Amino acid sequence: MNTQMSKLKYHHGQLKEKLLGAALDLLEQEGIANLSLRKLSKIVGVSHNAPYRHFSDKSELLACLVQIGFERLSAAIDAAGRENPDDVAQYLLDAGVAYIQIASRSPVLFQLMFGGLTVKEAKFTEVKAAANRAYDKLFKIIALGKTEGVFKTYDTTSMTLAAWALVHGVATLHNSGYLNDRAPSKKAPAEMNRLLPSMLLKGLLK
Amino acid sequence: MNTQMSKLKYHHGQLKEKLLGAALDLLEQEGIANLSLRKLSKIVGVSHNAPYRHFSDKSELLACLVQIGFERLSAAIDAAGRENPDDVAQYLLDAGVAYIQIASRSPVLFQLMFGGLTVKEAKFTEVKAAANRAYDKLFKIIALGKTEGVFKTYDTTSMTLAAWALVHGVATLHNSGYLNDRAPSKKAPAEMNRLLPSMLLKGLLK
DNA sequence: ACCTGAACACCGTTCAAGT
DNA sequence: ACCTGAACACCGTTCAAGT
Repeated sequence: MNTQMSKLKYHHGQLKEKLLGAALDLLEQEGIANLSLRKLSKIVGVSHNAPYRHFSDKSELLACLVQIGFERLSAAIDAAGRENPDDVAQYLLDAGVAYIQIASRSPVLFQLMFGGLTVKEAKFTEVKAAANRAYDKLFKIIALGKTEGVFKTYDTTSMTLAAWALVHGVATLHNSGYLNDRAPSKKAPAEMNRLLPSMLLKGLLK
Repeated sequence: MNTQMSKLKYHHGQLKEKLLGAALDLLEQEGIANLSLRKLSKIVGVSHNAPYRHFSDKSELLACLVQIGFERLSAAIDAAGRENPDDVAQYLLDAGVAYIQIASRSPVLFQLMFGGLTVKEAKFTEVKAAANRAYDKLFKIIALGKTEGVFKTYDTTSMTLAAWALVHGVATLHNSGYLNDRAPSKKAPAEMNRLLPSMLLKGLLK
């Protein structure tokens, strides 16, 4: 009659993006165990089989989510760099707090990112590259602090891994509820997010 | 005829323990996504429905596994205490290394322990108590180091959480492969397990 | 008490068939 | 090219029925 779309739309062209968006939502709402391709298909309004046109596998869709997660992480660390551009120690702390915040904003995605997802070969290199880009941002902050003479002269990789491990641990304990249970009542969890990394920082500073 | 067991054994009485043991094995072999009650039942040799006599739910079986994991963690920290009984700083490092080793011995179980498993109310308090017992062991080491005048006088809970977070992070990065990829080639991963915690330790020592 | 088979609603995945 | 329904082997869970 008028401009209404045909009832049978065989090509809507945005299926992949729509599926990933719906997956990011459903993941946080229902947990990783209850994320199914069939539910996603229903939400997006296609048959339960349509996703296989864009993902070889459920695990490939999950790998795409993980990649998105690492890209968000990189962006968050970049944003943190603008807060205290002249103080490299504060810069490292800001990046750590940003890491923890990203993790608690999407806890299930964060879990998926480090959950031993056995990604297939093709996607694996892509996902690992995204993870490496986030790692490199931390690495560069440490390297900067060393050339400025603010940080100790330990092996940069080891220092970066220690910093990563600490904020990762804080994020995980935060998300699994063990930190909130334990945090001294007067200190808000947000305060712990900066205090705990600062304890490691003391060991890294000259 | 002779002493052979009856073909229909309705009461074999060890079903719960057998299921948990088989679950611990299957979990590491096939990953968390492929652990099913039906497979466990087949392995143990009962009908797919028998587990419901001992577990209200699949999630209750998983909660039992998590509890076992925390008990192993406590035992490992205890064992670490016997290595350097007179040096509290080494004691803390030994406990940290033990934590990382336990995690890498049963990576999937470790993941399950911190994987946001939504445990039902009844089991929840039991699981949390087991987690608290492991936490308390770390707490006591920190407290000891403070009374001995070896550690700084920060809030003990915060120091304990920082130590927990760091070793937890190292364990997770280890298990997800990000640490092994990054570790300086000359340093064995086992060396990183002690080096990284020692960097935090520097920030905690007086 | 403990175990069983049948049944239900849900999965992931494949495939021949439609436009 | 893109989408569909039917079909398969697997799940968790429930329930009436067996000893």
